[in-house]
Amino acid sequence: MDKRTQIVNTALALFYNKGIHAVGINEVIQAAKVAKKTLYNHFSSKDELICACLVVRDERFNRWLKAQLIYAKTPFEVADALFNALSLWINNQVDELGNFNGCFFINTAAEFPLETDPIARLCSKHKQTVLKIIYDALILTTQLKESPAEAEQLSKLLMTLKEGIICQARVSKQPQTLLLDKTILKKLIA
Amino acid sequence: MDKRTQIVNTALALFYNKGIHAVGINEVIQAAKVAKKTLYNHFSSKDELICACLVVRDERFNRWLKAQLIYAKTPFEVADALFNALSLWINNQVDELGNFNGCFFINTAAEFPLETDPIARLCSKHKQTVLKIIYDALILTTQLKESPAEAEQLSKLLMTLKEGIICQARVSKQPQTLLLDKTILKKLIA
DNA sequence: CAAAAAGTAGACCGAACTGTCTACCTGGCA
DNA sequence: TGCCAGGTAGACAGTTCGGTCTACTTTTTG
Repeated sequence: MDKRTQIVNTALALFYNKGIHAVGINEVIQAAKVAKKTLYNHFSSKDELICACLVVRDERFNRWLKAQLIYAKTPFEVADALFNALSLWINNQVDELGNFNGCFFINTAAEFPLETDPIARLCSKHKQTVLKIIYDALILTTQLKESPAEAEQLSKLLMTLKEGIICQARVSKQPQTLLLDKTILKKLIA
Repeated sequence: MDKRTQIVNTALALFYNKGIHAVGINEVIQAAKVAKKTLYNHFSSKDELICACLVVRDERFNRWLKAQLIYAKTPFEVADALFNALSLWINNQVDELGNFNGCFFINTAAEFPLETDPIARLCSKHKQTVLKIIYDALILTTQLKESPAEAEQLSKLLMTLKEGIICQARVSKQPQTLLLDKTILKKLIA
């Protein structure tokens, strides 16, 4: 495997599970079985490595999420697919996303509060992208094809629910069943 | 003012705005205008100071939230009051909560991922307390007085929406108008 | 094959961190 | 008046951090 991706994958797993400030460069190179110089050959600083991790996570998460929503034919199915996907993720049944530890971008943003920081910017950008993915899934349904305003409103709502579910699952770690009752979903959408 | 509360207030403001790992003890004592020995007279370690901050923030936030919900007579009014309160907070119109920077407990939990850590425990406990505050407000309404199951379901939903709103407001910092349309609220509750 | 590029191991530097300690000061109270 | 708990200022120790550098080895490539 390419050394660079080897480093990024290792660092991403460590950062995601332990938090970024809690993981030093030395721990990364030890876990990645790589010399320190190799790391600094590929990344000029820890911050740059963090950004690379964010980019990789962003791509991976988006690909996964799109795949979960692609077969939904109605707004209700979009919502249903979304929350089923979240449930799988939270209960550690999605290999490609690793052991659930909340949203990597929310966690990271909490560690880098300065808005102008490139790291914080990537976190913010990720959220916009996810919102667009949900919006796109909704706008592809026959019901909302001609209702961008409605699709926008609903995508925002789903996004808010998603964030809330993830945050709660993160803080109270017990592997929980789906937080959202389907009767509620039906009220919202049907 | 009592030196201890002076230290905690200063530390809380710094931790909340900049993140905990990003703020050193030296910065705290300088901002609090206090000698290092004084700090370590009152707190045996930084972790203990962090816990004290979490406790104070917990009390302060709960008191504020309860006051916001106390006049609501119907479930809809509870929800409405909750989201109005959040809107005020996010737009920095609530002095006692400081400059909005998301949920201090979510942020802090992100910096201390180990579940067994007393710090993480306090974060988790805070979320349970807030959920109970919302539940209590709902159960006091005439509509839900005799429906604990319904009150529980609705409180969870409101909690999820609240967390989602806060997280989104945190990550994309632009001071935003209320994310939740009242028509949606009515669908959910009426 | 030979040169260049990339990787390894780890010593090392300066900075920053938490936490301790000394030496001195101050203000309230017996 | 004299005592003393609690405050101040800051040097200091010990650790850890990010990042650089040297010396050597491996891999790739013209």
